[in-house]
Amino acid sequence: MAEPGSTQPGGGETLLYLTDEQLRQGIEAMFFAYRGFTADPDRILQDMSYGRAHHRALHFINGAPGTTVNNLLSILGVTKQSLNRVLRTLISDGLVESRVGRQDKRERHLYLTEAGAALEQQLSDVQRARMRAAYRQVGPEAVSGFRRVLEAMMNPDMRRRYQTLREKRT
Amino acid sequence: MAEPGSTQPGGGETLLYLTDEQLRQGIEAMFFAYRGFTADPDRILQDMSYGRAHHRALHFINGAPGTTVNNLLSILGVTKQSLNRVLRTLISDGLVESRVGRQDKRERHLYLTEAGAALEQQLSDVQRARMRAAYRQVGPEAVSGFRRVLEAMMNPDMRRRYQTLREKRT
DNA sequence: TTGGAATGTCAACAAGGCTGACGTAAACTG
DNA sequence: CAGTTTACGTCAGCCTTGTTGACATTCCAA
Repeated sequence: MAEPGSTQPGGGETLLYLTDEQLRQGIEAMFFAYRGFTADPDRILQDMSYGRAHHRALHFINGAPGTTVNNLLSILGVTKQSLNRVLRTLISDGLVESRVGRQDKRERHLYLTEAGAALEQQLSDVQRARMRAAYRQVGPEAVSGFRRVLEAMMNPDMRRRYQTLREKRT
Repeated sequence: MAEPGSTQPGGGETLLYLTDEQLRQGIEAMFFAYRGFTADPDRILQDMSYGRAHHRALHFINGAPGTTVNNLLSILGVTKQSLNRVLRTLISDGLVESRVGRQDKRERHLYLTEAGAALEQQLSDVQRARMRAAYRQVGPEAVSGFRRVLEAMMNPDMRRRYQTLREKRT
């Protein structure tokens, strides 16, 4: 009952890494690693009645200052109502500033305030620290493979967004 | 204001992969990739009023038949109330069977029924299909790097659990 | 000027986390 | 044997973060 394309042990000589068992291990690794990945920021956020959703908003506003709500919406992949709830608290808490667009006044451009940038930095620091430790431990070759697998695993539209974000910053 | 240990561009000759920008890209890649990673099973689960929590329970019961509630609890890292809600629906829907322990009658050992195994297979199939496509696209070297970074990113206790699960199956 | 796009807001709801409290049965321990 | 601990289940209530649907406003563009 294995799905089409599945590879059983002994199926191919150089394809042992495509075994169902290997894939299963990869799935579990993603599950456990993502928990580690979010653990440190989550701990900080908990102390200030914010959640992961706030972190994500801060992260992407920081990376693309002046982004519009709609743009952020499509990056985060949530509904505007869901995002709006998060933005509302961030704005009223003085972490995010929302400026009416100059050309198109319907749009709101989002910026981090000093306080917002400070929190983003704090969250980013602990998350990067874990990432850096992992990267350093395994070396550049492994990191390159890591990045390539992740990219191949994204939905095509998300991969395009991801690549666009990267290019804008370099 | 960079945290201790951060690496700026030009800081070290062979350490360019530890740049804050590189780490930031890794963080975003994890975010986007995890969305892709869960997208296919989520779509199936939606049609049957189940969620990701049910998938996780099915996955780990399938991988370790006869596991106890406590063991599952510590793997999933949730509270017993949270897990119990999920298990209750899976049991009453006839996807999971709970048997009282033979040695220790306080324990409940969990097994997938035929129906449960069928659903697990269906969910696993689509998730592995994406994984396999990604793996095949990048090759075994990259996959090895991927796995090593993920493992290095886990919390130590989760890494131990992950390795134990692997060993039990091989 | 009218249609549609971008935004915001209200209401209601669900999944899936959490804490705290309580009960029961079984096992362990002094 | 008595008392404590362990494993599990459950009730109640709360939070975050996601969802839909409906509706108002503003304003660009045809």
